Amino acid sequence: MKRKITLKQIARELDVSISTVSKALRNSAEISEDTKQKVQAFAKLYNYRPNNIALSLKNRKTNTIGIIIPEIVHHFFSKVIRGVELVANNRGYNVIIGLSNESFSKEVINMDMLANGSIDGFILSISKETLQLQDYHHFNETMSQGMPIVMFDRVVSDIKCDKVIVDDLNGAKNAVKKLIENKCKSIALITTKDYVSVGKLRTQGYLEALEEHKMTPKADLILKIDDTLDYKVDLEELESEIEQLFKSNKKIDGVFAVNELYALSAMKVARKLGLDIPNDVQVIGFTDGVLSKHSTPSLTTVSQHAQHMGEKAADLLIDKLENEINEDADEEYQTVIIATDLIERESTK
Amino acid sequence: MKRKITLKQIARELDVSISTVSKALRNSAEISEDTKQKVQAFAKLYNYRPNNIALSLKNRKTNTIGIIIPEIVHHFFSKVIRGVELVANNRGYNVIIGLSNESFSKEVINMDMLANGSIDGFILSISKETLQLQDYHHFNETMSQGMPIVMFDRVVSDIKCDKVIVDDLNGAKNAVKKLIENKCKSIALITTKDYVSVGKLRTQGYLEALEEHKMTPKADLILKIDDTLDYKVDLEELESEIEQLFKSNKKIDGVFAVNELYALSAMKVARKLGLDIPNDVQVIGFTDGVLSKHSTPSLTTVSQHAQHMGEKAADLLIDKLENEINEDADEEYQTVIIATDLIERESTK
DNA sequence: TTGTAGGCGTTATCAC
DNA sequence: GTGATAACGCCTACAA
Repeated sequence: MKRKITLKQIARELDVSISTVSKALRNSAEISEDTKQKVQAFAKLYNYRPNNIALSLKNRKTNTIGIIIPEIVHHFFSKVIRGVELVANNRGYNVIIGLSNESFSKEVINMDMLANGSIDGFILSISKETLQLQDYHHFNETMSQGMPIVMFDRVVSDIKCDKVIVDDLNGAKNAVKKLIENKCKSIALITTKDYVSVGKLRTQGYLEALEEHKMTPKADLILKIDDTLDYKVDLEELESEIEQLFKSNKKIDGVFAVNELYALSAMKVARKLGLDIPNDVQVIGFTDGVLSKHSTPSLTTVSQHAQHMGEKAADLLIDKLENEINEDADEEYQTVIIATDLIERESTK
Repeated sequence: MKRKITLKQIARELDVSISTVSKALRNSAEISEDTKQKVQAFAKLYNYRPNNIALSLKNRKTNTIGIIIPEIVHHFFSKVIRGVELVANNRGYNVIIGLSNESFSKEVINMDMLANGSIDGFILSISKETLQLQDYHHFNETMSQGMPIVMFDRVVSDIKCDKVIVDDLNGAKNAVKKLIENKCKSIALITTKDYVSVGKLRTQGYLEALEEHKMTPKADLILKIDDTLDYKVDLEELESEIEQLFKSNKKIDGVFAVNELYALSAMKVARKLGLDIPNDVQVIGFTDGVLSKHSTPSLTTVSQHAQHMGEKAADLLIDKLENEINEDADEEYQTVIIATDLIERESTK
């Protein structure tokens, strides 16, 4: 077992100084061709690579991005990671992940762990618990120590940092408009409680779409699911709530659900009640997961371009990292809004 | 913007030496209560945290695990990551990810990047291209530099390292046995080309199950899909191949597919051909993804316990890292086999 | 009880 | 053209 070779070892072997070796390897003009050749050959032979950790210490720059997400077993988040990773690698950065598991304390601990020198900046999406508690001190502290943060998807306006968000409002609005255009008269909304910002915005989109078409929102057409900390939704419970919705409102001919699972459950319940999709009820979901694509009937859905969000977030962060020259010069933060697309499949006409 | 505080700064502020501060913070008996109090209070006030990078350099230990997977937008792999992360964090490690994207060169580059001091060891699953090329030099080189590797799921016997694998053979065997017990007489297999080790083993399980029940495998019941480097399978192509299978073999009453997507496609094609599931054809898939659970009918499948694999892999790796005391003493490697479970749902009787 | 010095691996500056 | 030295932040053996 040969340990990784260092400059010091090369220097000893070739009987030159460490700094000569260092310079030779960086092809410095100061060093004679002869020495350079010798050193470079030797380095190649032993497959020398500078130690990242030493470089990080010296440069006070790790070239590593920390990404904190609530959950990784989730298409949206894993696609975002893929986007981040893609851009990061292209620009010479590594990605280190932390999972908050939707928990406030895990989010804090994880950020703490990484903030102590392991990374140069964060890309993150806020956990549900944090959103509920509205305790954002860890974000502000991190930033006040000069570590930039880019938030995506689940963000809050209180925090001043770069953000990448989905155009939830218009995504939802367009989806509901589509249902209206398709002659739906009684459109149900299946959404989450309001503290999840995206749920709130999608709900708003639903309301605005109705309004624009002079339709009056009816409270009994709106179902708000409480999936608080419990990201593993209880399917039975969910379906029974949806069943209540359908039963207490027999005229429902359209459903807009703020995520894939709610939409699928709605389809399942509808079928169970003898309704045909899309002839009796048309359904649209939100998110670009696998379920939508492979369900029967396949689900019309609002695509969020998750990977693109990740790419954009990574670019924003790295731009900021590499422009630290002008330090706290222009403290201007951007919010990039990613447009959605409606992907039409079999669940709508 | 206040930069992170260091020992040096604390020392200067309190007018003591750096080592005094260091010792005081570690509650050394050498230091007077007085000084300790003073230092600790100051450190707390300024929220001092030792710099990870400096520690890594000093200890030649990063407390970071590198994980290289072919693809992150994939339930199996993201569950594995979740398992790794869980154990790693509990044991004081961070996780850094690299995506090979099923490409040999990206696998090599990513490992290279991380191996230069960024991490203490690897957990990885081999990319398809690497498996095809059978070029494993990068694994061996990494290990010969004293960096341990734990492989999971996609492994090769040529490489000597710890491994965590699914009991693919018996998983498949039990699935096919189930079909046989359920009176299927003509069981089709939808699998991948043989260079993917797991595909090969699952195929073998299928054959052994038939054999044990004195059923003769028929070549025209076996469909081998070529999903080479193209992890985004062409659905149309896939379905048309499966349709051929069904058409050229009208007696098929059972299907065992080596993954979720093949199974779902088989169900879709069967339905299209007017066959009822599970009455005319029973279907079993492999993997514990979301598709199986939410498809209609829901899919009976072989669960691999991906998260558990991740946990096990992390434990193996960290055990090895923390037992480096006896260095290359006992060069014994373990292969942990994770048993599968058959999750019965609606696609079988 | 406190401080000094050396080293982890690298690079930059400056002296020879 | 080459090498010694300092520094990044931390820890620790040893000296005072």
